[in-house]
Amino acid sequence: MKAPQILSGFQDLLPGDMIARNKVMSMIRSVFESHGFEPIETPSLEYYETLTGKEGGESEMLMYDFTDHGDRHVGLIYDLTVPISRVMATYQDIPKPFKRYQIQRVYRAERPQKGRFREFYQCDVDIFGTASPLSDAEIVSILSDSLVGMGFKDFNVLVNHRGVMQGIMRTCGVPKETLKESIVIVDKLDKIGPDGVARELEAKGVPSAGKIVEMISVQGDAGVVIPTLKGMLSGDEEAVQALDNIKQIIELAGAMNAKVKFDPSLARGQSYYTGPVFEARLETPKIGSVAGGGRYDNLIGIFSGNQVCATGASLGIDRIMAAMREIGMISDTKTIAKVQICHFGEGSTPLALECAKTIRESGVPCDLYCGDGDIRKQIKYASKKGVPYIAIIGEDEAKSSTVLIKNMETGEQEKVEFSKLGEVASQLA
RNA sequence: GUGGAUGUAGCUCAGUUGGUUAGAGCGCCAGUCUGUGGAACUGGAGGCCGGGGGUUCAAAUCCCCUCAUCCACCCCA
Repeated sequence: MKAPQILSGFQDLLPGDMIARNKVMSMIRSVFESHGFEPIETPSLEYYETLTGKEGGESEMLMYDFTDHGDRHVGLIYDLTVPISRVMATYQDIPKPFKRYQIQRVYRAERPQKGRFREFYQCDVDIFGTASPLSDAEIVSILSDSLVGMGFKDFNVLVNHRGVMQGIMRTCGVPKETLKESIVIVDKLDKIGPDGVARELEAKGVPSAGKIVEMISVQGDAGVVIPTLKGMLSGDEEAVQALDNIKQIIELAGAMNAKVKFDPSLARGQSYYTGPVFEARLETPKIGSVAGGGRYDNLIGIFSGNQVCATGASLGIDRIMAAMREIGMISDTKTIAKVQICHFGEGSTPLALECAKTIRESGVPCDLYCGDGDIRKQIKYASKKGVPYIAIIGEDEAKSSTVLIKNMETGEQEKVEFSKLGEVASQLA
């Protein structure tokens, strides 16, 4: 019998994977909720027309779509932004600003590659219904807090503004036709360096590539960098306003203790961003971008016709987990159980059941061995699963109302009176 | 969508210039050890050598096609 193969780009999450993932997700959740964001969930399947929205084009390429048994043309969600737009159009009485987070699987029919799947979790956090810089600052702050909450220390939340990027392009005389590609190139600054950017820009025939590189390479404290750029872009009203906006966001986020930094080279690919854009980058380990977002004031309204301002970000759970694994922030625990009860011999079952109950009541996850195997087999099983402690209950223990607690790592074992089991068990958690 | 690579056991891979019944390690199952795991030993299951076509007396091996997977680009989480 040949084992059926798994679809490319999809993955099995075995206990070890799920335990780590659940841990990361619950940390993220608790940060989000501590900031007052509400959880929501929406269907994985939507009408195809809903998902293509009014823009169509690009989204069709990466979407899984098919006809269901009722002959409806449906598609799997490929992000959480389109569904939330539908929700905002449907439930217009939701009090605004509306702060919600949503962690769900989404699907993209793209070619998979390292760290990128066709089915993956997306974790979105957004604020709807306000254009206040405070809302942008709150998103920046929550990205920062989330990473801190997960235990990262060396990272930055980078902030830029589309107005700044466009101002730079305008000032340098980049024509409209090459604007989009130029921005994509500029965004690669940290990957290919200033020379690389200049080279690629020149290859595209972009004028004054050197000047662009000079402007986007400005680094340092926002208090210095922003005035510098303001000087360079003084002729561009929109860019100057954008810089003021960034200044406010950075100050507000900074006041909330966010690790925030202005980076004029940050672009973010999504064309729907209308204002500030964000990106969280890990420096240690050097994984790069683990979250991205920005303000998108024109997207949410596509289903209702009313403009609904929005700002938010999306965390890449898989990349975050990869990073945590790399620097040993996640232990590779393969089991939830802290104790496994091994029982055998005459009259041991009733005591085993009592023990399981007691240990569970003391709040410790306890696995009662439920196969038939001798003591050796049961211990082997515990060992293989990586359960840290076992409780041995045989004939002798049953007679004397005791339990043998064994530490699987050290091999030490201790005889415990059943009456004291609860107390001892709670130490094992 | 573009470019590159690879398909042999559940997994990682050997398999010589084409030559009999295709191998190893790990894993899996069973057994030895009869109240103590990670070990050892013994035995066992498991492969149309990705699929199709061609060359040849003879193909896992050479040629063509196809499918699948992986990596990079594009784009993004």
